[in-house]
This record gives sequence, structure tokens and C-alpha cells, in this order.
Amino acid sequence: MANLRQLAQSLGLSITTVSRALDGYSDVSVATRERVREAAERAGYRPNASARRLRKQRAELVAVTLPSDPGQVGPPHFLDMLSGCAEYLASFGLNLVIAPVPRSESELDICRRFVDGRRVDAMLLVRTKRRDERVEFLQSRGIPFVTNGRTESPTPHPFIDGDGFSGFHAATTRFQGSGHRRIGHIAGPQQYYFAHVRRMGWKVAMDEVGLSSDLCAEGAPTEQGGYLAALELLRQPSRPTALVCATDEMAIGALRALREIDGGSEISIVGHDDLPIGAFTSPALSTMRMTGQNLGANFASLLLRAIDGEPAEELQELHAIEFVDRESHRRPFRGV
Amino acid sequence: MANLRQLAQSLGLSITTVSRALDGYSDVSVATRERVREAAERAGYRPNASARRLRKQRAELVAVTLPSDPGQVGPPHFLDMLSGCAEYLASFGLNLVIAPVPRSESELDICRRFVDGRRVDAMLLVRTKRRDERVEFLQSRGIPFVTNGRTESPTPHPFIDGDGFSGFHAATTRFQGSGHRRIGHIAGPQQYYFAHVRRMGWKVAMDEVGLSSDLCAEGAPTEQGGYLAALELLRQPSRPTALVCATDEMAIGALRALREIDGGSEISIVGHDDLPIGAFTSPALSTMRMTGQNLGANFASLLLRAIDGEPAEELQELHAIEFVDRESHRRPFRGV
DNA sequence: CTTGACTCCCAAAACGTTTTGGAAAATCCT
DNA sequence: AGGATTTTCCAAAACGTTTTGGGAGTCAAG
Repeated sequence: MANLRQLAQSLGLSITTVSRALDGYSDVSVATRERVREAAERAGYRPNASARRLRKQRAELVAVTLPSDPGQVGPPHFLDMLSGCAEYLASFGLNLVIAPVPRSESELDICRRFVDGRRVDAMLLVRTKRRDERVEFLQSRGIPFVTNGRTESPTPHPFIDGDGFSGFHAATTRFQGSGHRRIGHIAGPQQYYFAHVRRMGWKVAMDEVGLSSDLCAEGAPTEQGGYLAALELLRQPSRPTALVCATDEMAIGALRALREIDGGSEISIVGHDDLPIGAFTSPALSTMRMTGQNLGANFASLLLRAIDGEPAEELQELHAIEFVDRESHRRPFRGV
Repeated sequence: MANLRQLAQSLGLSITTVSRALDGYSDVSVATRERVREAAERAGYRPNASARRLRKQRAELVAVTLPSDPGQVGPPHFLDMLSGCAEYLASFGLNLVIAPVPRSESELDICRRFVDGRRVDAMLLVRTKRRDERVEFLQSRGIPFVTNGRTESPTPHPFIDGDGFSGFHAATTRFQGSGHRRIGHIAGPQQYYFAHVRRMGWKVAMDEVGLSSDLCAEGAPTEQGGYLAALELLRQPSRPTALVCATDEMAIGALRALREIDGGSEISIVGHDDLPIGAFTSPALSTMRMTGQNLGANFASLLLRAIDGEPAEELQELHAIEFVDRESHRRPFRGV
């Protein structure tokens, strides 16, 4: 009993009536509505998704792009986030498809394919760049979307982001309060908004109290990137006594660098993301995390509201960053 | 230029010809084929996915169910796996949708929804049970699917699995070779195939050399579950000198238990999954991992072949388990 | 000149739903 | 009783493809 037609025929009704009965319209009598429902239940009938999508001109699908470069899928519980998002969307009849980006193609290509083939109703974008071509494309096409991270786009768009500036400003100030003067920053690639804004938080905190913001090294947002950047900083004549790292992954790489140099155990360090792994490093990695719970459902909710046409300005969430107090940020050191 | 009709009209051709030209059929002349292709390119035309799916009676979608219980999404690089799978599928025109299972529903409900609504062409199932109702359902419906993990289903089905029996047998034998006699097992829930087969590997290795296989405790496949199970074993009058744990997560919980008891540092331990986190525990966690690379693409390939109707027997892969040599499996202990 | 084969194109049907615009029957009101 | 209103149902159109089953031309062979 795959068909609406077959179902209707077996009930001696028109497909119109059966369709409307199942959708609960009031212009079919309660009696037949119930009769149809039971028959459908018994026959295990479900409307054909493709047909409905075609007719309703909605894909009932949302895509999330997954960059394939390592270290690009940053958030610690990314899979949990996707799962939460998909679950929330599913309760509104939408499914989440994952769209990894092969090395041979750009993220823009992927967006184009999904959008032009009318394969999705909306998109979820992660790891935004300061100037993000995906955002520009989707805006020009008028496709609803939500980003994980802000951009510098002149026209506003929906996003959820952590307040990286404040978080890194506070972390730097905390080090200053412990007597640190030479506080270095292990920065991520500056075209990424999150990396840029975190560096600015550190820099402004240093500038404000008249400390040098020269101790900054940039690297790939990976363990190896953090390792190399840390090494670069530690080779300086007057090396830092504390390191503020753009991500936990980079911080873990920096810890490896510290283990390899003399006096490395006197250098304090803090990361960002609250990776589970950080609880097991030695020293345990002090870090930061975005506040708020069930991020995925949050994204889903914004996506649904964006699809419903709510203006972008009302779909922007900036979450506070909280400090995760472990060991690595308070290692004993010789003050200057 | 969203339409085939509009595109055809602008070219002075029928939609039939345009459609066939774009699909590269030989019954349209090379000249017009090229002309159509260029026009389509210029107009940014892509066929409407829902319409094609309806007409071709294919969803062009594959779903993977994500159990929402903690510790259920076992494989270490699960997201990488999904990403690899989706990428491979995409190159054949299929997209991967993730289908988390809300607590209020069973995995079977989710399968039913996707299958009966003809929303997918195939499904990917993770964490199989020995008797798995999802498998039985999909088999009865004739929907192609591949599982991550075997089952005890009488009719064969496609799967990829690690040879947990051999892996745990070898790990147990390795402990015996180091002089251990009282080797315990921290088991996962036995209705899961992987948990059962790993326990059997340990048990058979013990039985074969006439050692007692009493030292076994079962727990949830989580850190906490491993902690509690380890505590249970360690409270025994003659406690184990080595522990073989069903998963790394449980092993990490067991490590916590060891830290809390006297002489815990003399008890060796080994896990399974090669979680990245294991490299950072103290002691660094010795573990096991399934061999083979790009598991995701592997799954995708099997899915495609299953969709093409290849018999299940040819779509079963059992991969060897390799040992990951770190510290936790060779802690000094007082021999019996 | 006719026939058959071949090339290139197209009209129409089908996929399974939802929605529109009534129509018949029943009920209500005066 | 007769008109107005409400209730309950339905035929047909539309969504945008792909595929079927030809139908004109063109060309070569007989």
C-alpha cells in the first residue's frame, strides 16, 4: 500500500479526501478522518517524500558543510552538536545532510550544488572566515543560513558565536594579575574570524596596560601548528612566561614544545574549546568554553526561524566564554 | 532559469531534447548537445532534485542512525568516518543524512520512518546488537543496508567489523606471556555484538590455558561504567593483576578506579578503539584498533554495491585488530 | 522512384503528492 | 416550504523531471 491512490481506492474515497484527512483538515468529517487514519496506520502508509517535496517546493533538508582540512572542525563536541541539531530539525520534518568538501572542490562549489539543485531549504556553515565567500553567495541567492562564527559581512546574517574577544582579553588579564609580563599568543590563521578576534582580545589586553604585543606567532589550527608556533616564540631572546593559545589543539602542541625546552615547565598556558582530551594532558590544560547548552538545538532553532523569514538581526547569538580552571595556567615561574 | 521548460524555450527546443542533451544521450546531435550544455552552464541550471527523485523513484539519500545514548557512538574517529562516507557517496550522487534517535523513540521507529516514506535508498547502522531488530526490519523490507558490526542474524547481511575475538584473545595471551594469571575483563553490555565477542575472546584465552574466567564485570560502555566495573573487580578477595577492557572509554574509567585503590599502579590495563585521548592519560593507555584506512569510503562503497543488488555474502568485511603499544599494559607487578 | 535504415527531435505520460475551486447534500433559519 | 448556510467530499491542475514511443527528415541501396 505505497500509494495514496491505492489507499483511497481501498476506502472508496478520493485521494484528495484521504490526503486531507491525514493532514487533519477540518473539511473532512471526523468519522472519515478517523477511518482514514486507521486504514493508513494499518497499511503502514507514509506519503512519498520526494512527491511531497516536489509539490510543496521544499526540500525538507538542511545541509552542513564539513571542511576536510584537519583541525577545521573545531568545536569539541561537534558530533554531539550535529546530532542535537538533526534531532531538533527532525521534529519539524527536516533532515540534516552532511556535505563534506572534497579537496578537489571549494566550499563554495558545494554550496552552489546544493542551492542551485534546490536540494536544501537552508544551510549551516561552520568555521567562518572574516570575509566568507559562502556567506556572500548565500546572501546573494537569498537562501536561509546560519553560521557558527561571525564574519565581517556588511549585511547581517544569523550566527551563533562565542565572545572570543572577551574570553581572550580576560585570560590575558588573568595572567597579568598573576604577575606575568611577557605573555605570548599562539594564533590561528587570521583569515578565520575566530582566530582574528581571539588575537585581538589578547592584543588589546596587552596594549591597555602598556605591555608589548610582539610575542605572537601564527600557525595552522592543529597540534603540529601549535607546536611550531610555540617553538618560534620560545626561541626569542626574551621568551614569554605564559602562552594564550587560540585552540586547545594548538595548546596541546605548545605543551609538547614546552616539554622539549629547558625551563618549559615554568611556562603557563591556556587554551580554548574545552576538548575532553585537555583533562588528561599533563599538566591538565586550563581552557575556555562557550557557555550555553545544547548548541545543536540552538542552531536548529535559528535555522527554522531563518527559513520562516525572520530578519537576520534577530537571529544572532553571542555567547559568553567561561574559564575552565585546571592546572596549566598557574605553573610556578620566576617573576621578571 | 530554474526550469527545464524555460531553458528549452529559450533555446527553441523541447524539454525532452534539453534533458537528454544534458544527460549526454547520443540521440541528440553533438552540435545541439554542446549548445544546450553551454546555455545550461550560463544559466546556472541544475535539475530540480525532488523532481528527478520522484520520477526516478530514488531518494538519492542514505541515512545513518545515531544513537543518542552516551558511549554508543564508539569508533574513535566517528565524524571522520561519516565525512569520508558522505564524500564517497556524494561522488555518486548520493547524500548522507544523519538520523539521531530521540530518547522518546526507538531506532526501529526511525528506520521505519525513513524506509516507509521512501526517504532513503539505503541505511547505515552502527553499534549492532546480537539480535538486532533494525536488521530484521530492513531485511524484511528489502532495503539495502550495511552495518558497522556483525549480528547473529540467520540471513547474512553486509557489514564491516573488527575481529574483536582475535584481538581480545591476543591481548589476553599477551598478558599471560608477561606472567599474569589473574586477568580480569571489563565487559560492555552483552547484547551488543562487539561487547559479546570481545568477552568471548578473553574468556576463551583464559579457558584454553586453564585459568579462571570468573574475573569479569559488566558495565555501561562509558567512563563511569568502566569505573564501576573495575571497582567491582578490585574488591574481590583475590583481585586481578591485569584488566582487559572492552573499550578505551571504559579503560579510562578503570584507570580512575586504579588511582583510588592501594597498589593500583601495579595493575596493567589495555583498552580498545585507540581514542586520541588515550595517548594523554597517565599511564598512556595501551589499546587496539581496527586495521584499514578510510573506513568511511569503505562503508560507502559497500552501500553502493548493496544498492546495486550485490549479494550480502560478498559485502562482508572482517578486519584484523592491531595492538597499539603504549604504557598501561606493562606495569611492574608482583607475580603470583 | 521506392524502400529501409539512420539521425535528430518531440509530444505525452508518468512519478505521488497538495491545493484550488467548486458541487452535492445536509442543516439551519424565517 | 424555500432560501441561506454549512458540511463533506471530489476532479483537476500543478510541481519539474525522465522515459517511452514514435515522427519527420536525410541518405544510401535496390
